[in-house]
Amino acid sequence: MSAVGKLSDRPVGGSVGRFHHEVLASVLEVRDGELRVLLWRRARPPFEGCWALPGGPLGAGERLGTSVVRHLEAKVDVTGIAHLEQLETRSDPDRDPRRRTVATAYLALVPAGTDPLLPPDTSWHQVERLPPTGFDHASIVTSARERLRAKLSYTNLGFALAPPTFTIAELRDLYSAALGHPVSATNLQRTLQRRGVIEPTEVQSRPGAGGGRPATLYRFARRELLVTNPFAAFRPPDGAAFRPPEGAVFRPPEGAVR
Amino acid sequence: MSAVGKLSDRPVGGSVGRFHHEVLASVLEVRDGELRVLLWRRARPPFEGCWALPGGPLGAGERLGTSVVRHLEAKVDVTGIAHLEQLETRSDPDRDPRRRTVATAYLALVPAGTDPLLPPDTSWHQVERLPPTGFDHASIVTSARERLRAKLSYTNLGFALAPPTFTIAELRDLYSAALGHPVSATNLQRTLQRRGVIEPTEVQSRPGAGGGRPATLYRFARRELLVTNPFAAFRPPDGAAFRPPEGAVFRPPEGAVR
DNA sequence: TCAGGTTTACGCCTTACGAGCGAAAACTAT
DNA sequence: ATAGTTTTCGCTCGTAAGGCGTAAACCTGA
Repeated sequence: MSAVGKLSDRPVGGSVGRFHHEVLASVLEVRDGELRVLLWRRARPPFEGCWALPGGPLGAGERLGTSVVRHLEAKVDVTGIAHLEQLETRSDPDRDPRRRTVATAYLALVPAGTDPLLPPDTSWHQVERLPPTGFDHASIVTSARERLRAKLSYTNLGFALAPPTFTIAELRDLYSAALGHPVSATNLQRTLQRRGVIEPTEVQSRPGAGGGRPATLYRFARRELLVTNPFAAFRPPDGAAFRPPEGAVFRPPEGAVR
Repeated sequence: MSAVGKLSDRPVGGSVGRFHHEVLASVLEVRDGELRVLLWRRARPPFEGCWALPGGPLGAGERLGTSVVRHLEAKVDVTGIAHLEQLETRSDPDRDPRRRTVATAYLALVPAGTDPLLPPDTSWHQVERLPPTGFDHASIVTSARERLRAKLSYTNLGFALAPPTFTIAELRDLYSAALGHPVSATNLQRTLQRRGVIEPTEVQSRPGAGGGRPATLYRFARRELLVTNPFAAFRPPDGAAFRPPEGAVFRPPEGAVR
């Protein structure tokens, strides 16, 4: 057993430090049948010419969530962000060669079909085939992608990737792109509909050129994160749905979302 | 706090700040049939007499995960921690009345039955009935509890709450305490065993006073976090198991765990 | 030694879900 | 009309989840 010492508010090892703190965002969207992330090209060293995640320093009296939204405003129309959640905080002392910087990464999701105006140095890139990136941003994108994929399977998070209404075929393409493997439209529809995640509307889609039966338009029943747990062994007896962890989900501070 | 270094990435809004950064840990353990959290009693203002989470300032050249382990060493035998994962980072400017402090919270799990020596000002408290707490620590404990409950249902995280071997009845009591509601031993056993999360050993438990059929002792097949996803609609065609998000899971830096 | 109490293990049955397939429906274009 | 396309949905099957009751295995005390 290790030594159990006395405690105090004073630091035990290392000086009382103060740290540069920045926020970063992995903005993900399904475009052209691929899951893509918003990156900007660095014009100056370090990592000149490499691509990086949008973000910037935390403001003096600012909260992290507010800071992400503020920094994203320079890159993208933030009202298009349907979901924003804190991912993780990176603290490797060498992650920024200039100076020690702690970074808190966020996952932001934009519905497919949104095509915001971008600054000239900014563009979308496949998450599976990233260009050369700086810092630890590539691994942050990987984190974001994995978080998205995991949550797609046990939450209703698809609402943040989908437009307000959509056909089942469109939804299949969305999930297929986000998950990175083919999915069955039949199973997807039944699973999501049975869980009450999606519901049909009264409207039908118009067939595209070449015809075909017009598809029913669906929508997500709720546009906020809900965990759909089907296992009675872990479910409360009253059958109440699980709620996502409190602080994990970002609540837009100034009504920016939707 | 004079600015150091070159001014490559100029801040858009607010000054280039540096922030006090601390780590906090919600150490959870099932004791006496209740999910409990390790708290220490503050002897000085602010929140004098209130209870607080263990933790402390981030060291100058230190990573967050390493820092948590270091600070916990003052409170508890860290080799008893079976799972440690980053929860979230809190940044409310008013969360510490003394000065602006950013805090990164961790979730730490200790197997039931572990009874480490504690400093005199430190003790375990029911997460459902917290004593008066300082700062935003109560809501951090809530976050930790919700994260644990959610992950118990779709991962094998129970390994971090359970002793090396256990009977099904003991496991039921563990899950029941952690989830906060009764669970069925029959369903729990079948579900976990079919998923390959737990497996029987050759050994039998000895019946307690009063008799009863001796129970088979079980163990967790893997003692690292795995996501068990049963939904084929979201599963890759090859049936590969999901991996947890990369950065979300803490890897012990100095072989402290296990 | 036996009866009664206690706890675990497990088989049986029902229901729900996952999965695949193919036919029918509903449209377009020729 | 006819051919081609796309969506929808019903049918069927296998497996997982869920609930219940009983047998098995142990204890204690008479």
